Amino acid sequence: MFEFFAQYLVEKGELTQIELELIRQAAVSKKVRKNHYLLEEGKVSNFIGFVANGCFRLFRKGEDGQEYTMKFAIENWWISDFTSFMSGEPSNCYIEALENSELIWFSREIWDHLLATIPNFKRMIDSLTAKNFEANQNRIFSNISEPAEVRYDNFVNKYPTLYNRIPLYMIASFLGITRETLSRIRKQAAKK
Amino acid sequence: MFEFFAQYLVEKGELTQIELELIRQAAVSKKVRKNHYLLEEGKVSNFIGFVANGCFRLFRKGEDGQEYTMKFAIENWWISDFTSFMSGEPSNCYIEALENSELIWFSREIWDHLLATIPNFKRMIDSLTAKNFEANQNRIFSNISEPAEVRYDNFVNKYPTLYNRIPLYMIASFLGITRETLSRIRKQAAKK
DNA sequence: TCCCTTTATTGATAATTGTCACATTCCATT
DNA sequence: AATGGAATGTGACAATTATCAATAAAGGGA
Repeated sequence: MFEFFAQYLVEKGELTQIELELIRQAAVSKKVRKNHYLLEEGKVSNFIGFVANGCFRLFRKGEDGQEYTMKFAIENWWISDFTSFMSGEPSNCYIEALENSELIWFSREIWDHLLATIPNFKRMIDSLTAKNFEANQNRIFSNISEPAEVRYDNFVNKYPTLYNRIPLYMIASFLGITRETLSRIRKQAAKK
Repeated sequence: MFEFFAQYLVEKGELTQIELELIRQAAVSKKVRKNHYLLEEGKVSNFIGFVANGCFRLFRKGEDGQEYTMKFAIENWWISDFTSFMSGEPSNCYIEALENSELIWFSREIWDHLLATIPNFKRMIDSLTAKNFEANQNRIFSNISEPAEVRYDNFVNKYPTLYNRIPLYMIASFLGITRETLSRIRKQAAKK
């Protein structure tokens, strides 16, 4: 299980064997069963998880009671409510396992310690944080500038391994449209 | 001019006089005239600016050639294309002065040096970065979960000093609607 | 396999938003 | 104060999307 993560660390972060060993000792394996929650609204997101296996979604509940998907995470992605993690304030998000999943799990204390003691790890995470920021910017731009059909096309192209693994109504809420509209967009697209 | 910035640093970052002096020496004052650009698409955002005076907008051009406002910045706000700043890649954004404005301007080299040598400054910036991340999350959530009228109301409540200082069509593009729709939303709201 | 729950599709209709054309208002400059 | 350009408002209509209701399809236990 950890080996999968170790491979990621070597590829992405160019970590040495010694550094890997430090992380291995700090890491906790965690299984989350389908439909169970890793985080619920009101609780502080005191962890960061690396998805070794399975699939998660992070969502918020709107004024209308509906669930709005903020992000998905599959293998090789990191999952947490980073806002709550950074602020230490209670989260307004839920993190739900969409499949039986396995995580490499780090508490806040351990995470901070790893960042402070392993420069290569910190470099890797800083780089990911920058990418994450960029992705958020792009998503905002997409939301304000592109019609729903284009947003869906881009989603499919960007996450080819996601769109046939996740219920469509979650993708719809991620894109900011209703499931019915997504259904019709797909029907249109199929004609072409 | 710098005094305005110094006050901000003391309030937000609790910087000492010695630290202030280091920053003062590193800072460059810069004036940007109304309608002039601080950054244009294709160029690297090699700076971070603190708005001492005036107003800026950061926007991207859509496929349709339209300008979509990604953010505004007035006094006490920071302005840069952080995506390009962090990656070193050419920006896809423009930063335009909406008024005659004054900046405290830091080159990337100086910025990195300040962060590395002044822990209080780094702490302050890290905190702002976290807030910025949170704001982006909230904006995404707003875009996918709230109707235009609510988004506009929230905008007005959140940025009371902004909405009567900036052309409405820029606010419309920030919210992801056309100016005509915003005009009608405002008309509706006025009735209540 | 069958049944039940969840998910997806579809139709009809309403609400929202966009587009285009034009009128009006607001400002900055002379 | 006059003028021209930018910004905003408005009306008519089209396109998009939401809502509601019902059906169909898919998937997961017992």
